[in-house]
Amino acid sequence: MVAAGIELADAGGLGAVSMRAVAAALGMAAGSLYRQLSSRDDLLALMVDRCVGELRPYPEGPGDWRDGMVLLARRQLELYRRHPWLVDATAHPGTPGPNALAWFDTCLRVLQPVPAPVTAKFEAIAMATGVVSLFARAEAASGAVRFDHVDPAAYPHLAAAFAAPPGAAPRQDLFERTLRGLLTGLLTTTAD
Amino acid sequence: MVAAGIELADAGGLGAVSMRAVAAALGMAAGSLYRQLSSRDDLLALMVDRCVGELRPYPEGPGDWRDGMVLLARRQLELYRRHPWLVDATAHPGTPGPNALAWFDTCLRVLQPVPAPVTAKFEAIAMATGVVSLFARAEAASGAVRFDHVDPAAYPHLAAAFAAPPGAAPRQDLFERTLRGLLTGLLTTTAD
DNA sequence: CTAAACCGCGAACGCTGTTTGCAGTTTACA
DNA sequence: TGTAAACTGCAAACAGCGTTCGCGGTTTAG
Repeated sequence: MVAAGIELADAGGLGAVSMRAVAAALGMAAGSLYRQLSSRDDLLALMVDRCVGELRPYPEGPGDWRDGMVLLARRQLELYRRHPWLVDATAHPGTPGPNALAWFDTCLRVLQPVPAPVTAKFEAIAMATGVVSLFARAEAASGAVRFDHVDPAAYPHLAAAFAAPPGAAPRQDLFERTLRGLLTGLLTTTAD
Repeated sequence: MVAAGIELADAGGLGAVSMRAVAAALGMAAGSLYRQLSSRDDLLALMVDRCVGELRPYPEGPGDWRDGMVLLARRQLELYRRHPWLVDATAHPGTPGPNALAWFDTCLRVLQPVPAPVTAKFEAIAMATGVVSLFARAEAASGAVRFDHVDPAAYPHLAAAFAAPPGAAPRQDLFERTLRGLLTGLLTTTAD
């Protein structure tokens, strides 16, 4: 049931997950879904938590807590790549499901050796997942923004930027460097 | 017309901006809006760009490009606070409007003294606005996530975190520190 | 064997964005 | 000034959405 919803979402995005579509995929009527679900948001929450379950088994590397968090974030980013609709579904968070709680618990375990108050760790975890969703969004919307016929008089710097040579390719480790900088900034009293 | 839409969105979120509601606010019929608009997304784009126009006049401070970008980002965050629905409306970007182009142009002007390829500057600007929307989302969803009755056996670290004293208050300059770290990381060859 | 619980169905309700003929009014041109 | 074209807003309709409800049929428990 949630599997059918995930399949539809993977194929056509969140908008394709209508009650009637899910019911049709299962050979049922639309209203019949409400025997086991209370609402559509309920279904979406179940779909999200099942996908979050795909994060298991949680990776465990040899490095310190920074390496551990980067590893976890990498796995999360791969999940977002596999299910792009997750970025939209988790935009308005609700009560986390069991798999989300387990993920959170694992993050806290990785951060256990860090001598920081729990509120700071919560902040850091939230920011890290935010950065992950940020990169997932950026990847999904790559090339979606179109600049056509920019008026050089009205927007001189923009026009000059387009006239200039494209320059070097973007850095490859942008994700990891952003994340490391954010974590060290949030969880250490003296930077670096 | 877009003013009526913005008023509705400020009051009840993006969902309150239905064609019939906008038309009713103007004393017109729903279909009449399509004389001047091609679709609802069109209206939303116009609303977004009008709000982006509220960013004018663009602030100008005495510091270097880092201070300038932080100032611009602060202004953007204030805008998001004033119109929380902007975060959702700009989630799926389309072709930017004139005010968005002007904003972009201003960012490039601030970054002019930075010796980095234009692609890196584009990346940096995109990431900076992403961080702004991240913080806006975090502020809007503050307290929305509810942890109720966490099972200590299944999630030991989570339960321990809740049992521990809350600790110190969160850092106040989190936004600025995150942004500065991100920008210096993205636009300088040697970190720090 | 009976009674209660559950299941899925189909129709309906109110809402959404969007389209479409149809009048009424304004504008431009001869 | 007369006429034709262009524009404006209206009301109704369409397809789709999430959700509710009453009704038979099936399964389970006592």
